[in-house]
Amino acid sequence: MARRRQSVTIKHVAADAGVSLQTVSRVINNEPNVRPAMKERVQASIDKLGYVPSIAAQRMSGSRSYLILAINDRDLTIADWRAREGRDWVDQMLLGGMLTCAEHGYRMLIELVDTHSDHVERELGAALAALQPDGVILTPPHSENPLITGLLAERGIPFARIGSKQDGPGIAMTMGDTHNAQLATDHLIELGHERIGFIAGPKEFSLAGWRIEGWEKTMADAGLPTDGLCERGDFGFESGILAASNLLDAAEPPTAIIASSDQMALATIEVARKRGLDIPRDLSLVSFDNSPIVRFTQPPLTAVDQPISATIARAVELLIEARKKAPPKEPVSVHGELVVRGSTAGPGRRGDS
Amino acid sequence: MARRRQSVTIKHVAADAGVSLQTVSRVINNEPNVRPAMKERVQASIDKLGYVPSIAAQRMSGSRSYLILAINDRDLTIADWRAREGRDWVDQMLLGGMLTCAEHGYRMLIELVDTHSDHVERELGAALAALQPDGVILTPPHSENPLITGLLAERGIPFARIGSKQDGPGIAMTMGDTHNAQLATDHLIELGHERIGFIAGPKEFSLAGWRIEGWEKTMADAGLPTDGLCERGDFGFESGILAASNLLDAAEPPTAIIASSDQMALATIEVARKRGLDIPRDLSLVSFDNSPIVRFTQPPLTAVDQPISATIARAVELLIEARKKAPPKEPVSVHGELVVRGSTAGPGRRGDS
DNA sequence: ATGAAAGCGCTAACAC
DNA sequence: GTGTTAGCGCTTTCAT
Repeated sequence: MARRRQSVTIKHVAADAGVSLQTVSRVINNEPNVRPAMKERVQASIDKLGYVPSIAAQRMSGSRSYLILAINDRDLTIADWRAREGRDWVDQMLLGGMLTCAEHGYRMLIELVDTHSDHVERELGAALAALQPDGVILTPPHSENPLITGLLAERGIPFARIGSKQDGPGIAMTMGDTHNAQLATDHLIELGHERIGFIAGPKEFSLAGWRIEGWEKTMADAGLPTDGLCERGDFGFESGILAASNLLDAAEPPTAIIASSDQMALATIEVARKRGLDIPRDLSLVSFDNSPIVRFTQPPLTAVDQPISATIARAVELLIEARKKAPPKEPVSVHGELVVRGSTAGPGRRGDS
Repeated sequence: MARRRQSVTIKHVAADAGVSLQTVSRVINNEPNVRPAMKERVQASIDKLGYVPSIAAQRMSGSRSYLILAINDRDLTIADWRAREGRDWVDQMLLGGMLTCAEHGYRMLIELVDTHSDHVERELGAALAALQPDGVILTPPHSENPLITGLLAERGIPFARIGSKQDGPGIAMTMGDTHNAQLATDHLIELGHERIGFIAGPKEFSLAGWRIEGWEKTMADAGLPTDGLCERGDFGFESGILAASNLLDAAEPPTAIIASSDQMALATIEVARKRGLDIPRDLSLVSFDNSPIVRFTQPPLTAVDQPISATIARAVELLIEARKKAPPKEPVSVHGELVVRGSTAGPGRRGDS
């Protein structure tokens, strides 16, 4: 294998334009102190030769690596991929992240890290040392892992914490969970529901709590009860079966349920079906995530669309900006939307779809 | 922002172990000519200091970049991500690619390239110059684009062509399309079907033709007819409607249909439903891809599982090996499997599920 | 506003 | 077997 060198380097451009390396470098990096005429001449050579800087060399000389690293939980991610149940969290991350990176000449790279292991620091440290990314995006459940955030802070690498409002280093970002839960609750209230149950996520996820808050607040504002109408699940199907059963077994069961994940919504459909409850006639249902499967259920689910793509896109922008200006200290929130489909209707109504 | 340098470099290790840089380098790269005792001592220092080589520096000094670049079609990929219809092609690529890369200390990076544009070469050339990957994975429809394969060959970068059997530079790889189509056809023949229709993909995709071959051969071997039983689609839903309609409008319509994509299978379900044909009683249906949605249809579809993950994993291995030994000249094939679900049964039978 | 020199962390080539 | 030297392509000082 021929030793592969850069085919056209900054030297070639400098020679072609008849200037020093430094001037070419200045043009590439859009730095000041280059006369327009000069800049144009250099740019012409760059275009002519098809020159593209080597990010390895740029990184070596102490500047940027043009790499943004997104850290996902290894086990959860691999489980999703293997299960092939249509969870497109990673795809949405790529959609927002890759395209935004590309706009700025960056690339996004995904790294799987095992949160539970005791060598998180070694794993992450190795990735940081090897790649030297200019920014890191942490997704739950990594976002609030102090071993991880501490390491990043210590190394001075800008990072975003998706799904975290905590104080501390890094940019806290949320997908508007409280707001999104309000949207769902409002929708049901407007349809005439008064007893609205909520299937929450596990305590380990901060965002699970924020969603409860949104629901509770909206219910309280409307003068509606929430007592005994909230059950916890773990986002998975089985836990949804239990939670939905508990809610529907109550003396005064809800006429509508908001589930904090698509899997728990699927479970609720199953529980309703077993009890002969028609959705949406006897029970309205709203789910969170809006992953692909919700359109293939009977009926298709009204769902909160978590703005994964938009949030990651924003994270990338903030991380790239972090080189120049201080990142926001307050949590950054990107709101989701409610997508209305056939699983919600007024109490006792058939639904329109 | 503090200028970020490598925290612990090869120098620190060399100093700690009391040896030269070169010896450390030899240990890192598992090269010969290092006495076991020496190697152990150096390794101890590496572990102690938590040293991890910088891939930028490794790349700079003319060795590997430890990067594998997977090239996907920009428009198709973004369309899939935005549509959120559960196509998990990219996820399966990541599953096979990232994990295999990780095993060898490599990373996989996805790059979206626009095939149709006239600046493919510039786009790809820029990515190659910037990242200098050690290997490239081409997916359809890039795999047989001579502009792309030519550029890669010219630069001497090892690459794999997924979904291509053509001669020429690079490693040709298939996902066993012919074999997979035979599996599907055999399954239907065993159930007792004699008129088996085939909805093929577009001519631009070589693999569409291979699938037809598999079906035709199996039918011929069984002494069954294929005349008038093959329609072309473009893998999309609308084309599937047309193709399925044509097949079912025939004087002697098939009792079973094999669709070359999940979307075309979905379309076939729709056409059957409109004509009051029950699946699988009146019509058996097999689809290709086995993407997540096929489990959510009524009934769930018997489908050919295209071994995306395994194929990409194999590609990564071959590319990494390419540094040392010559890659295979013959096409490499990874076979898929048939996943039997509720959409296939004997002619006139209800099916067991 | 431009150029020259030094060095980033690592490995190939050669010396010993 | 091990150490030394040079240099990869680029950006950072620092001069001019």
